[in-house]
Amino acid sequence: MKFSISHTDKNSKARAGEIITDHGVIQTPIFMPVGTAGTVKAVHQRELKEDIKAQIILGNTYHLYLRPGLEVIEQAGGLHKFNGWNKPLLTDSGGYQVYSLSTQRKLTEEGAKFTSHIDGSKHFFSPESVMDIQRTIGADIIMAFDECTPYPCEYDYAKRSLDMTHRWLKRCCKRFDETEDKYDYSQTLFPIVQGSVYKGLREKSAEFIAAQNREGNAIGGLSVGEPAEDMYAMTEVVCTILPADKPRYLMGVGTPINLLESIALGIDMFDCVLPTRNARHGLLYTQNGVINIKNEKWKNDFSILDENGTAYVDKEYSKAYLRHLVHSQELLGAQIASIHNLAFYLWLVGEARNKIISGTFKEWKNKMVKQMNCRL
RNA sequence: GGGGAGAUAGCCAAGUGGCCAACGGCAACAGACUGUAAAUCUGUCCUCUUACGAGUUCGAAGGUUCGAAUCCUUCUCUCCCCA
Repeated sequence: MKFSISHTDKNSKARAGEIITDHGVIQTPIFMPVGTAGTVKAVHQRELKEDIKAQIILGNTYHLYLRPGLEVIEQAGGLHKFNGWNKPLLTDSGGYQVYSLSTQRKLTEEGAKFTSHIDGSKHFFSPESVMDIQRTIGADIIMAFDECTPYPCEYDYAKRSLDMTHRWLKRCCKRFDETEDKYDYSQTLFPIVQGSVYKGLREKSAEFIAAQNREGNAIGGLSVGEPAEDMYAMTEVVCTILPADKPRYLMGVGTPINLLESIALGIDMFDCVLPTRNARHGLLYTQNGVINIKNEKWKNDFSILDENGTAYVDKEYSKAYLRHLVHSQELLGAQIASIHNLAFYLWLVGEARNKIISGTFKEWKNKMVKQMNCRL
């Protein structure tokens, strides 16, 4: 993997760059659609490429390990071949499931015991096994196994957790470096900064993570319920410490406004389930704010979905029709809304990139934040 | 013509003397969702009120009772079976 920055913004910490992987180039800042189970829910790969213009998507170690299982993925020749996505892929490590499935897992220094949410079977994840699993899944970028702490989180717990995540990271790096690429392209490992909302812990973690000298770095444990100001504050602190010449990935973020504010702080990569999950629930993101397409006021509104939209669905379908589809729980509703939201997210980061390059990012960002901060 | 069953809020449906403004489901209306256990979850849902609370309901009318959706009488309507 190679990363290069072509432009930096004078009025903020925003940068425009390129990540080069064996599966292609990623222009940053970038948003990565979440494809947990090897699919971005309700969206076809062809639509991801041609209409949404996704450059990289996610998969999830925990979910893919449970189903279909490693044997299937290995036989397929890796996740790219299995799901037909021949562009860059990133897998999350299961660290988020340590948080989201906290009721069915037990953490120890050695690793995490999970009770499968699918069939109740018992499984054990260690930093080493998670590296092996991600080697087999074969994403271009793989993530360290960490503990994503909840919010709120006591300082003492956050500190102990952080220390363990750091020890886990050493084990992840060791195992990763001892093992080889399983397929005919290279993989890279990103470590993850933790530390909850404590500035001191975040600084300490960022320094530790930077010292591992990997090809890119991630910030985790945010957007788990803390106020947005805390999230920005932590992001800002960490970004000043993480090396500027490597991509910074803010995990699990966020709303369109979160993206723009974080880009201004020096973030290059994002992923989030909001555009896809909320699409399925009828929420559409636009340049002028959020639309709840299920609301009665759209019942007889036959205007096109989004006059500023870049996706074909934006011009093809009316608000009234999408309202009908979502109301009726028709699959096409989820599909249209997901395509719209993802296309919007990709447009947003692409436009941010253009503005950084043209030197007008800050003003544009402020205007967009103001504009998007309402409900339609 | 004879026999039987039934009418409960937008729909389905429980309730068969007080704990009933009336279980539950659906629909409707609104909200939540941030490295996806999510096509999920939450709230509202007779009228007025932000709420407290007040008012009017269980086919219609009348009656019994301290008290009725629940008991009695008459009426209206619906469904089923037999001729």
